[in-house]
Amino acid sequence: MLPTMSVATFTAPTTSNDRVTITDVAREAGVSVATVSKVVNGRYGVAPATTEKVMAVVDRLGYESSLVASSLRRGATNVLGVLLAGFDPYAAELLKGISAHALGRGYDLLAFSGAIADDSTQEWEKRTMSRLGGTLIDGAIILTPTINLPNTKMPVVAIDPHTGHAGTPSVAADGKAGAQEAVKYLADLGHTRIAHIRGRMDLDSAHQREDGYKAALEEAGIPFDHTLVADGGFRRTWALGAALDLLRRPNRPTAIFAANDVSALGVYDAAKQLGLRIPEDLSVVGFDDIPEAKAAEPSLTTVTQPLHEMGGRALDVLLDMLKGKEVPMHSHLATRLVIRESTGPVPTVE
Amino acid sequence: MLPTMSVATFTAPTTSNDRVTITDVAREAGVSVATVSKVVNGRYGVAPATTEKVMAVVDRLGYESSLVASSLRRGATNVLGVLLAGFDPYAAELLKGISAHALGRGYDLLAFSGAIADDSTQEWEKRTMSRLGGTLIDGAIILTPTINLPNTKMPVVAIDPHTGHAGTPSVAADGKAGAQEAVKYLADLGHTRIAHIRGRMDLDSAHQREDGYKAALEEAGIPFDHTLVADGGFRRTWALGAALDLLRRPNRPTAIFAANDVSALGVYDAAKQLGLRIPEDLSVVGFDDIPEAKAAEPSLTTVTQPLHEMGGRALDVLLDMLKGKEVPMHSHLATRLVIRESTGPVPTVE
DNA sequence: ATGAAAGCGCTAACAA
DNA sequence: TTGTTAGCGCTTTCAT
Repeated sequence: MLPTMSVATFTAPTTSNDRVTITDVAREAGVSVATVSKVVNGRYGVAPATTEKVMAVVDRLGYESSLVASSLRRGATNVLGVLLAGFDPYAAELLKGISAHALGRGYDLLAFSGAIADDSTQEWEKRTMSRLGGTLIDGAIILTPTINLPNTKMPVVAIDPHTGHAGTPSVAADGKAGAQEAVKYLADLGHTRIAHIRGRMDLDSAHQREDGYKAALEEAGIPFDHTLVADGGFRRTWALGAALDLLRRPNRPTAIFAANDVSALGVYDAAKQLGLRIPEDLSVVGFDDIPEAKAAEPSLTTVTQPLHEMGGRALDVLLDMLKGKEVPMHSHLATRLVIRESTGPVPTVE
Repeated sequence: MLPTMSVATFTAPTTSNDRVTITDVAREAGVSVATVSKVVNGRYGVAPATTEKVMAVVDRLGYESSLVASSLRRGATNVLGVLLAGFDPYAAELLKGISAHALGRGYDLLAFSGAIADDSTQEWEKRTMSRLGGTLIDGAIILTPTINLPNTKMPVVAIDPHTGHAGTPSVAADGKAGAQEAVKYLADLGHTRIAHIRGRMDLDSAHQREDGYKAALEEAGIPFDHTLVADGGFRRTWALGAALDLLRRPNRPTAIFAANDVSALGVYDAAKQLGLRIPEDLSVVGFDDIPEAKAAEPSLTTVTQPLHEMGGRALDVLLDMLKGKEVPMHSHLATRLVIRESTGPVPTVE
């Protein structure tokens, strides 16, 4: 798929910045900067004639106040920040929910994603928060923080919080109930060797899902076998490796519950490499229900998180905090098992 | 799906901002602000002992320089902006491509979405650009601009540009070829009454797709019927209305080519309302291949745009502009028809 | 009704 | 090697 390009090229002008500043407007209109500021911000105490004159210049020059400068001077910006590690499907869904909810509430939305080399991931949101907070944004929603947030004065709410998220209000899906339902379903299908590929153990959600897995095993009377639990870190490649190990064992599991959909797709990769068919030879269940889950071949049985609602609720909580209201410390939204094609009865022993 | 909440609540502290500034660090370390600045930015000419002393205070206080303040003082920020109307599926895909490509290039990414009431949409990116440009961001990628961009000194590249995108380098999919292939496919299936639901006619892409539609009709020897073309504005609800009109006509079309997938889903809605089966009674083709297209019931035949590559290429172009290199004025990436379940032979006349 | 001046947090000349 | 000073663009007292 080679790109076609038109022949004309473009070179960025190297002349100095031509940004129109408030000073330009003031000079042009023959008034002081203070007056321009008043006009632009609709303050009282400006003669109608002056207002008109200034506005004319503003329009002609296309002046817009610099967010940066006014932000530095004022406290507030009317901008809310969303901090995320990257625009992965999961984050994108959440963002849609947040965005849809923010519409018409008078706030602009700013999604900030760190330029993250894999090793420097640690604590990037702390740095970013400090750099943006108090100046650029009035409040923030943080997706799956890698660290406990510092106690800032700026309102913050976390989605899918870190373990031991001390003082930060958070919004999450009910991971334990969801996982338990999923694994119970596998047990009901007759599976007894059910493996679990865990998520990022620094996150609450990973623990919750593992807890649900264990609870379901116990409920079904299946003894817990720690060798059937492997680490996937919520990543496709890591999950692939973990699944390969699991599936190459002599007495391999007949079902795998992955801690999220991305990991489940890693299991798909492993099955493909080993020539195992899903669901005939191996049942797979994920968690999250990102769009890719439905689109996968075969479509993935998974646990739906109400990502849109979660985003919306996080925004509501943040808005309430901004108003100085009391907000619930932790909100848990219910999950639901979605049965698709990646799960089936236990394969007959060859 | 009612949320469960823990009982504890949280009230945001109302005390004044506790942001640690460079002045705090200077005072604490017993040096001048300038020295702290030099240390933090790794400038030469600071005694090792001083550096150490300052860094200790920085760590203890958790100081991070304010993006806003330093941005105001310096020209550059090492931050690239992506301006979008909202985090719709299409934008999310593009964002993933941009983000994946930006990783490790030394720039942070900032996605800015206006708080857009439907009526004030017009020209929002112009306002946003002015507010952010020159100060907060070093360059920008704009998705489907609603307006011709002002000629700023800041490097900008447009994805899916506005019609008559005069001076701004742009990246787009080859909409005409894609549309032509799609409609030719419908014609080959035997359809002769093929309707088209157009996109936002202020965008180049909408024109290209309509051109492709017409070209395919001509190629197939089907006379163009302007009553079979309706406006959908790239929106699901508008497309729904347009499709209802089209499908209620006495001699209704047997196939509809929608200008994008979202519009195609609007056609699905219409078909459902009217009790028409897809593809038995009506064939539908979309454009874009967002994840929802594959997940739809029935899955949607559509034209794939290489959204990830487009995002990546836009970033490359922007980076080159930042370096002062010459860049191609317009890049077109090839599209491909993906045949799924929403298309079939012409229904036999009842 | 208008403008002069101070200052938000930071960096870059320039002096010391 | 360090500190002093000026100023980025803007808003906000406080005089006039």
